[in-house]
Amino acid sequence: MERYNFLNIEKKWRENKSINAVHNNKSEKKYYCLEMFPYPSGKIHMGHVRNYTIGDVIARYKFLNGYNVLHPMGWDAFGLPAENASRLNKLHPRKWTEENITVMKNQLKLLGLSIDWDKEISTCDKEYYKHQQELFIDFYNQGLVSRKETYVNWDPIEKTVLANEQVINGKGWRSNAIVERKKLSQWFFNITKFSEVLLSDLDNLVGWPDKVKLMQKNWIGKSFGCEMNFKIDGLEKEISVFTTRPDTIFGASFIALSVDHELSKDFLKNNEFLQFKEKCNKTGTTEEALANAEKLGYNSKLFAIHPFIKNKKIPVYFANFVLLDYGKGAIFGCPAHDQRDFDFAKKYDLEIIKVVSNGSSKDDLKEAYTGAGKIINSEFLNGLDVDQAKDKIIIEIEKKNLGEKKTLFRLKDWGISRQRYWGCPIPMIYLEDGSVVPVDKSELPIELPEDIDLNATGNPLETHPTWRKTTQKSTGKKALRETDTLDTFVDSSWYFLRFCSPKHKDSAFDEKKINYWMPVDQYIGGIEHAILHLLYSRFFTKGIDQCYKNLNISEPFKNLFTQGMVCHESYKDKNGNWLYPHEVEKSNNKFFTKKDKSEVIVGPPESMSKSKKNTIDPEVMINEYGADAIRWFILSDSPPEKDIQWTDAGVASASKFLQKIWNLNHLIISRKETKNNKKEGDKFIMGINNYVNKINLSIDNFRFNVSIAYFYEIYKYLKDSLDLNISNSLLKEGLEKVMKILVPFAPHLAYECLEQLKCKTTNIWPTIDKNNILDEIRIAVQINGKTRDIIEMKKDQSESEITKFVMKSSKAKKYVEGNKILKTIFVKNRIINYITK
RNA sequence: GGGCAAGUGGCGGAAUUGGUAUACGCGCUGGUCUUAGAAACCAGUGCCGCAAGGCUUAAGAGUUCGAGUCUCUUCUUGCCCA
Repeated sequence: MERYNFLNIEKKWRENKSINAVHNNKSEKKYYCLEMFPYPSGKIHMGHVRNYTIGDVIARYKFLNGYNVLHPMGWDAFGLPAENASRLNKLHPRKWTEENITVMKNQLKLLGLSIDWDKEISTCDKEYYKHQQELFIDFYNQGLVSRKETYVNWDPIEKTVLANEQVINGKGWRSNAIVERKKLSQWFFNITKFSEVLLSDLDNLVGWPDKVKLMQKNWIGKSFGCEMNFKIDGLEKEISVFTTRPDTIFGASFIALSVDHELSKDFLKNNEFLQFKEKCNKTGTTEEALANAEKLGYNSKLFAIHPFIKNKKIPVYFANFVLLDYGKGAIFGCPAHDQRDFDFAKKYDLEIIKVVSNGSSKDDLKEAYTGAGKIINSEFLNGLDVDQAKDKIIIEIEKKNLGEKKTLFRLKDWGISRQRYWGCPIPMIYLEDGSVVPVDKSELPIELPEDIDLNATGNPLETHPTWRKTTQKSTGKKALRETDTLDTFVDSSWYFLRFCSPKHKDSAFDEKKINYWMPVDQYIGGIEHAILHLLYSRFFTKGIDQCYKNLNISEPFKNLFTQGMVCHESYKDKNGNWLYPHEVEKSNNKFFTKKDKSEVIVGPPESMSKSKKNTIDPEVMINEYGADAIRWFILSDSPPEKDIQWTDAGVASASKFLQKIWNLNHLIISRKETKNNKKEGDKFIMGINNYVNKINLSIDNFRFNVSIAYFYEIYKYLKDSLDLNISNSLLKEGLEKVMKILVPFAPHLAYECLEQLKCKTTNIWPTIDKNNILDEIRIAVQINGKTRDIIEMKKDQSESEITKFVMKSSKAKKYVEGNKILKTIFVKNRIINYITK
């Protein structure tokens, strides 16, 4: 007998298209299985292997069960790394990206994935981004796009805008210059128009993990509060503040304004203020940076009049921790019950008045008290709980016309302008009269120029000699193009729609196809996209639904699965340099370098990353063990939602087991026909059916590690059956069922075995009669809740039959003898429990 | 600081959702085969105990005939938000 030659056999089945394209069932039942498409960074990594293997199991399983399956793949191909690589290698971003796609596509094919490559798309392809520009204009016409001034991270040396990840410890990643905040006019999607529905529709997503829904809910961050106005002493102006804690109004001891607040205009000639403002601009833009920064203020010398306490005036400050885009850019500070206000008050020696009782009689606080309690020191609010006080004070505020109740969302509009070359151009033009309008749709796509120099400073689209210059089609007026490109999150916010009709020319998609395929039945990807990508995709789906009257879509992903990461130990030599796993060897439970045999320091398993060199190259592994073994291992060792640790021993054992299956298949095929004992034969088939049922359940529940464990049991079961009086043709019948359910996990091996078994119905999942499942049951016999014996019985035996058996021939008998049975608890097919005295 | 998960052998993990705790794999131990090693195959493997038996799901309490699973307290770890 030959050893299983995975190289030849995997190649053979890889080239068999009828096996690998799972899309062509002529069925009414559709199933859209989608994994998050990759960024073409160079090579696939183990995270991809895990993601796409999980997806492939589902896609194949549904196909074999008769569904019409859509299982496409594409490339999230715009993005910053292409520009960086291009600067290093003098390779055009397009060229670099296309080369990476070629490499990665071949690697994915090695894995034996049932992907319909005819539907491949790439977001940097003008046939894709043309339609994205159309959608942008559609959104613009629907009022879902706006232009606003916001702050960006500005690198003063590179003279460029930096992405958040390019700011390291407040400095530019290349120039090392201190990053400044600079105001730029930018494009936004008005995602906040959908805040309410994005929040409430989460309740309909029953197929999403609660964890992800909760993260989205917190991100959208709906809160109630109120807006209220403070009069300024001696001025005709008012300050409108927003607060979620109106109940603490009697503890207000100052007003804090953003440096960009309207009132700041009166201070623009004041040098001290300008210096303060500049200082504020040097603290980062993230909420976290603001929270951690030292609280700084500039005293305006103005006083606001407290609306509820007679003759009380409180100072007005400009402060670095108040942002213009949150609420109104103004707050009242209640130091006793907000930590930031507390820090600020301590620094500037402001009053700290307790208005919520923390149970302690002492008046001085070491930190702000933000918990629940009864209201004190607050006139008509005294004695109320926080929530009651909120309701009451808002009524008072509205009665006195000081302000009104407001719902506030934490969610902000989505800034989509990027000052980058390698992205989708925004199809807007600037006319000489200052107006900004969309280009005519007939001019799309607005293509990226190819002749650019990424080593020059500034944005290549802006510095390009001719690209900007254009005319408005309808009027012939001179115009300049927008030089910002779209955030790459836009590209991935609708690709799942394009997959439904990837070659459709006239518009972004064929509406009939969308109505057939959408929503995605199963979406699979990493938890790191739990918030932004998924939220943006939900927004886009709702936006598109609003633009296209014939469409009926509201949520993109019916079921969501987030898989865990692939981890590996990390290794360092004695000098502290990271080492790749293939540079070290194990001996006596210690690790040494292969080079000079010096001892290696082993770090704990962590997510694979290039910087720590704890990566394993999937292609190397596939060449060594075969794709089936890699798939097998990555499914077997941990539940798919948890992190998995890559181990050599694990892959080796996967490979050995597949070899055993091959051997067993060969053994059964080459055996002579034997006589069949009907009783044993029937029982054998029932046992196989039992396992088919278990595999069905474990796949349905995404318990692939459990599926794999069952295959080990099935192997043992088949092997033990060889010694029974079961005819070989019946064994083959059972084996055939096993090979069919093996297909989603190890497709190459399973199809080869099925071919050798001369199976005629390869692509049909075995159906099982629920009445034809093994009916021998093990029942636990308990005395006073302690298990004393386990008895094998036929299914569905009654309490009295079991008791008869127990009292006659069970080990448990002796625990009952001489005692009275007071009560019996009986659960059919599971347990019988005698309560004795 | 707030929110959410999770904690089961030497390790990865299973447990039909309140009903046989430790499936399956790795590792380890012994054996068969072999000149030897590897591979393969067979057997064993939670802890205490010669055994009968007792104990065991981070720790402690509670509900229950029965708790890994439910409730409370504590500890630890991870993730998200700040």
